[in-house]
Amino acid sequence: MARVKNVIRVTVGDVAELAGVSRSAVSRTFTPGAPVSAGTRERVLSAAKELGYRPNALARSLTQSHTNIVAIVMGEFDNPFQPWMFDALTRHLHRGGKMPMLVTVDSTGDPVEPIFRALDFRVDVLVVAAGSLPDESVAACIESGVPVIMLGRSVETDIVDVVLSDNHMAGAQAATTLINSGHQRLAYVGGSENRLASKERGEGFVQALNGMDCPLSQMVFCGSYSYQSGYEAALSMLTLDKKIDGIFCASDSLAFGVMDAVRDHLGLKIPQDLSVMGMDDVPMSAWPGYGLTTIRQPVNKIAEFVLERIDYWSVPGEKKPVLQRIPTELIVRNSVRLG
Amino acid sequence: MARVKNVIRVTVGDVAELAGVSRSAVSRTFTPGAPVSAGTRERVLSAAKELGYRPNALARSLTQSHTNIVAIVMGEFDNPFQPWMFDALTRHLHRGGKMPMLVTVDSTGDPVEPIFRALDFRVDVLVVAAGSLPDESVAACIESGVPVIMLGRSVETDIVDVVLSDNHMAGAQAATTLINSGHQRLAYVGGSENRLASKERGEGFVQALNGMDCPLSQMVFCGSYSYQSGYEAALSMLTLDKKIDGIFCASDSLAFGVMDAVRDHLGLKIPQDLSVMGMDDVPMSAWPGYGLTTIRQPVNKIAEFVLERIDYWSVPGEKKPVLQRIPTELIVRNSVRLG
DNA sequence: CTGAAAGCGCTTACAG
DNA sequence: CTGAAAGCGCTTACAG
Repeated sequence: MARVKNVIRVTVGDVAELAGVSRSAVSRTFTPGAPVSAGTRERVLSAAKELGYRPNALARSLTQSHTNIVAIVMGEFDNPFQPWMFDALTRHLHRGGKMPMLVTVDSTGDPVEPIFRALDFRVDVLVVAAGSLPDESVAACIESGVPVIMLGRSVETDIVDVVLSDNHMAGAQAATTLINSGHQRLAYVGGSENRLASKERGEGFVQALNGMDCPLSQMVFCGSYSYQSGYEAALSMLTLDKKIDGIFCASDSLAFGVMDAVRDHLGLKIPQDLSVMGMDDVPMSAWPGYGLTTIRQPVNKIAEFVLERIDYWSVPGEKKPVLQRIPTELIVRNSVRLG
Repeated sequence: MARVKNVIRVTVGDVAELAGVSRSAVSRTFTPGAPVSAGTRERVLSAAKELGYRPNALARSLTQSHTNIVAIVMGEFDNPFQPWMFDALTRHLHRGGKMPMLVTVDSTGDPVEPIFRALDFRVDVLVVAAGSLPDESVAACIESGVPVIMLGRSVETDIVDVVLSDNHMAGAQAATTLINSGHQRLAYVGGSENRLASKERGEGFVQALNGMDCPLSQMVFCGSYSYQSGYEAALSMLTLDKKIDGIFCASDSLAFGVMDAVRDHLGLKIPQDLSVMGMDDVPMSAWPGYGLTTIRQPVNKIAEFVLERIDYWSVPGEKKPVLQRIPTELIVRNSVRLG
């Protein structure tokens, strides 16, 4: 047996010897679908068990066309939605027998080197949380030659999968909720102006509003989804127009910032004086301190779909990327005044 | 060149051929410290560049005693400290040239299988966020035969590294802060009673209090670090004793729960009527809505130390595990009434 | 169904 | 410093 760092590693050879079969036979019993007679299978299995054998995934990967490693490429966790999405993703990957390898791109560091380092391990797929990533990193992923599943951001090419929440639907859901409960002067607080998601959520909101004869009163893009941005946006927006009675934010963290600014600085009560809606439905939204009525991005459904696509890409043949929109859900809590 | 999934993979052989040298020579120029003449190195490098060659990390790992893969074993993200710590960890790992492979243990799923799956990839080290992990998972890590660096929880054995915040110091810092600003009736809200961290923080708090002739008035362990637990603990605790004027919580999320319960249900003002302190210093603590005075767990220092230990374990020889305590820091904001 | 052989892409002694 | 050879642990055609 191979001796590595004080640990004896059991190999196919050891198991073959103990079971009295060839190494091929051992390999086959650990390869689902490979031909092995019940007898040898049993002897191999018992030998393997006795020795504590598990196939070396590295060696196996070297001869196969896949590694079962999936890279998850992310920016910084500057928004509670990201760890939330990330958590759902890793759980689903595990369920699908994949191991997630994490690539975080630092805004200060090299935007592509970490991606290459993951590629060195021949990851099967790059799952890219593109929303929070520098353009160069996104480009590196697309050009990597490895299947890419892009989350929350559309891209110029049509060679990668794109999965997005149905942002127009989300905007419409927010608009309907606010209008149906009698709000009249509405505003939208977006994140980054040049990100599709923020734009689409705003469009969906405005279009639905227009359809109900209630033009949008104010709209501001604050560059990011952060709490801080929401805080500042609320202050400047409500100073400009004190009659606003409902705000839809493009993310929950923006909404939290808006709520705190409104309560602490403007002395308004939520939802009596002003209603606030968010988008994401991170766990914090349910905290009684916020009780945020929001539009849920169904992270589990997104993760499920990602897993489906990983499986799709893993079988050889002609491949067509897709652009998939995942329906959003209205979650009613206490931050919107009722009728 | 090897053809894999429509992607041409360049190998040492290709580079060797183009550069007109042996494959060994190519390998050596990519091995820091290996003997290569300036001439061949240069020819190899330019050939490699022309071909877009990068060594296959899988193949390389097969012949070396390490893989540069580090497993991070975690429970669920049920507390904002976890993604926060996790983020710091992965960034430092990248800086140290390591790739993090994530292992999440589901409370519903098998507590050990995911760990074995990571071990199949011959990870160099298991970094275990033990605090949030089932005992069986922790045991599996310890028995894995791979170096283990355990975070936030002590263990029975002395064969693994343990790194902990200096919880006694943290408790003392909280006590001093509260006493120096004139508080008189203090309480402690811990997480799980049988977790070292919660116990130590409480001990440090109580001992320091006693040293200042101010016995603790109430102490409750609520089983977890969650917001929800804090919320409920505050309600029951303050119903029992309305004169409490300061609470130290074993985590920020507990503190957020306490604050919201106190403000929403008990109608008390923070910090005028009641002071609240937390521990962790997650980003949310700085949000104006909470403005939590807290004891920081220095995640970057912890991550740095973890990286040091990974390097320590990576060189062969006699190895001694350590138990390291990382000093905590008082962060003053607005949730503690001043003098 | 089974085993011997070749090969995955790399590195490491071993001679020179 | 350099190259030929052997080997890391596995799997995959290929004969049987």
